[in-house]
Amino acid sequence: MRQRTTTIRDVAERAGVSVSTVSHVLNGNDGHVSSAVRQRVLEVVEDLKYRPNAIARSMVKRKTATIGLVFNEIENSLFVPVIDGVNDVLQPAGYHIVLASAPDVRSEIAAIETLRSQQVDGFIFMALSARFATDHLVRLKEDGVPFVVINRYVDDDDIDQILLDDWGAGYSATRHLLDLGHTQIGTVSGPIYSEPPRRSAVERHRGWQQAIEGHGLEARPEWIIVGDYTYEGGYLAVGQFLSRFAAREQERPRALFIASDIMALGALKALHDAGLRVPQDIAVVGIGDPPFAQYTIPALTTLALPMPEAGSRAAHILLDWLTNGKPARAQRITLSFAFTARESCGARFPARSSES
Amino acid sequence: MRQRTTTIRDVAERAGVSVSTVSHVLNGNDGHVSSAVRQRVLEVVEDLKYRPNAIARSMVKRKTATIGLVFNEIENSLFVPVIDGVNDVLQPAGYHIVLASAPDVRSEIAAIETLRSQQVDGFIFMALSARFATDHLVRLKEDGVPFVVINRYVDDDDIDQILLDDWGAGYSATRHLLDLGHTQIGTVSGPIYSEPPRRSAVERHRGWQQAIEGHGLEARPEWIIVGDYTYEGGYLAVGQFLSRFAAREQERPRALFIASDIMALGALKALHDAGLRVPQDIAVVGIGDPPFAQYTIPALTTLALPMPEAGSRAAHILLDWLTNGKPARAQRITLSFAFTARESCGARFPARSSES
DNA sequence: TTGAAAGCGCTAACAC
DNA sequence: GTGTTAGCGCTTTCAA
Repeated sequence: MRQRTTTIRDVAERAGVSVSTVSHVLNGNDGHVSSAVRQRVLEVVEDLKYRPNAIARSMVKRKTATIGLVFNEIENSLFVPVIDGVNDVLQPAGYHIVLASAPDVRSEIAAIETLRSQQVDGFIFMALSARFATDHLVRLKEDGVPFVVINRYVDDDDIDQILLDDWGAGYSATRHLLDLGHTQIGTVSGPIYSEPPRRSAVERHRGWQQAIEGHGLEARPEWIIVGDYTYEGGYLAVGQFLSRFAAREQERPRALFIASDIMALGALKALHDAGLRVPQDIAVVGIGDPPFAQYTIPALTTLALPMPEAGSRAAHILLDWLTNGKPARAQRITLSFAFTARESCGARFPARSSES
Repeated sequence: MRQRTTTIRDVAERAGVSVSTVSHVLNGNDGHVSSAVRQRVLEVVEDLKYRPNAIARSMVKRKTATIGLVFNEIENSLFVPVIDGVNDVLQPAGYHIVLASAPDVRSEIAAIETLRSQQVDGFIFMALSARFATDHLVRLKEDGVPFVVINRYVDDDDIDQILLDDWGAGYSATRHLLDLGHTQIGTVSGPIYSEPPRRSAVERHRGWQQAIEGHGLEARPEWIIVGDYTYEGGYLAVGQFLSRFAAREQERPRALFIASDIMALGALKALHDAGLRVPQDIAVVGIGDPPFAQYTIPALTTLALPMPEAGSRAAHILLDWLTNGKPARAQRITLSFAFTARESCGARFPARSSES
């Protein structure tokens, strides 16, 4: 990168052939190259440590073999498994990943601009916090740019989308509690009233509500604390529940659906600090299943976010598009969350009453 | 990216000027461009939605304004704060980041090759698990390629290195326990015997040992369990301690220096399952300070890894190199860990004996 | 089977 | 001030 780089011309001269011949052997078009020449060229390439300039190649092929990965919360380590999944399929196919973090729509648009000028072959957009503003993505589609979107819910079914079944996760989590015999099921939701709204939060919350109502119970407003997906939010929510029901402990929720495991960890801590036993005094179920979920006290019953799969599915769709052209119709794939029972919900509630 | 792209030539024609004039206004060399023409050009650029081809520009400028970020454990979310730190300084400077994960030396070499052929302007290598094999990095330096290394300990002081004071972290953690009055301090180390060795593990362990010996005590082998930096490793280590000292509980460590908070969380769980109270029965101090450390039960006393700073320091050095040329001498910066006392070590040990 | 030459889209002398 | 032009390093017809 420093001193004068050796070019295909140098190789050609040294090997006593033309540049086009070198190009042919390097690109495997050696159908029409005698193996003697081929041999010679390869030797020289080795000798000179020749490294083809991919930029120059991209210039003429008008492809860069790189895709842009745009996400809006680099602090959220949830995106790590996504990258991982994307990487697993794109790397073997010879693609590179350029990362761009774009915390808001403005910077997302800017990121798209620069990545396009960088000639990336396609995009994957992934939202941890889904927003509804996506006009620029529709325009991007209209420009014919290949891309797929993870967790973004764009209102255009000509755009490939990997979606997460947040509603189902909230519903299943709550059903589990219901099936265990619980009837007083509170919830610490995500930021359901934020602007722009967080779809995951709204959907998980609806899941809770509908499971309860579908069971013939009432989803009481006093059973709801609105959280913010942070550890602290989870911690504080418990405090709010406690003071809200301080005067009538009997009516306090005996089970909690907490919309994220981050908050659930905070809640577990608060419950412990308050001297409440989980699951005996209060059961807890979360969503997310980060690596630590198995080692909380008690271990969290939860539903795992399908992030690696989201990444690899998106990458597959994009790769297909890039290699075989745009498919006739876009896909809209909804991934569901895998339930794992651990300790935080305990067994049947009220505890063993029916068995004893 | 799809249809025939509009080029600088199109803009020039439409504006009735030459390409070089367009180039000048686009690159801010408008010292010698009349503002009337400038205006006109800008309008046309707008009209045509002209997007300069950065590849073509890179081609002639022989710079790409992108740097390669190579790390070897994409699963380890520790690298997130590093990216964040790097991003914070490189993004504003107009640089892009290309990610490459390289789990072993072979793939690291391959990644370097492709990134070089992609003409990245420089590299940052970051190791979560430091290895000692780095010959290829020395060669890279000899090729004049700008790069800086995080947590890699390359034996060449002409290479810029951001290092972490693992020894100091182990030492400080143990000192804290000692200062609290503990004399039976066990440790769950990282993989100190792995091949290749994990420097962080070895150093943190030495820190433990030297703190103890420096205090006039003996670093007894039976106080050591070798872990592996996993949650499960931490969980299992506690079981091993318990059975090792089953017959003589008095001699069992009353405090534990655990070389990573991941393991510490596992250990806390195991301790809880075994009915041992932390910190009353056994104190725990870890290293890492991930976001959850504040919400473990009990909250972890630990030392924070300086990852964001490592990232931004590395980026600054690289940026300086890229803009002002290689500095006369390389830097070797050692970052220390910030101590945070929380609940897992409790107060003076033996508990309040001297005060009562 | 091999080579010559025309670009890919842009920048930067250099000329006018 | 503005335009002409020679490449940057490579691929790819097309001819030989």
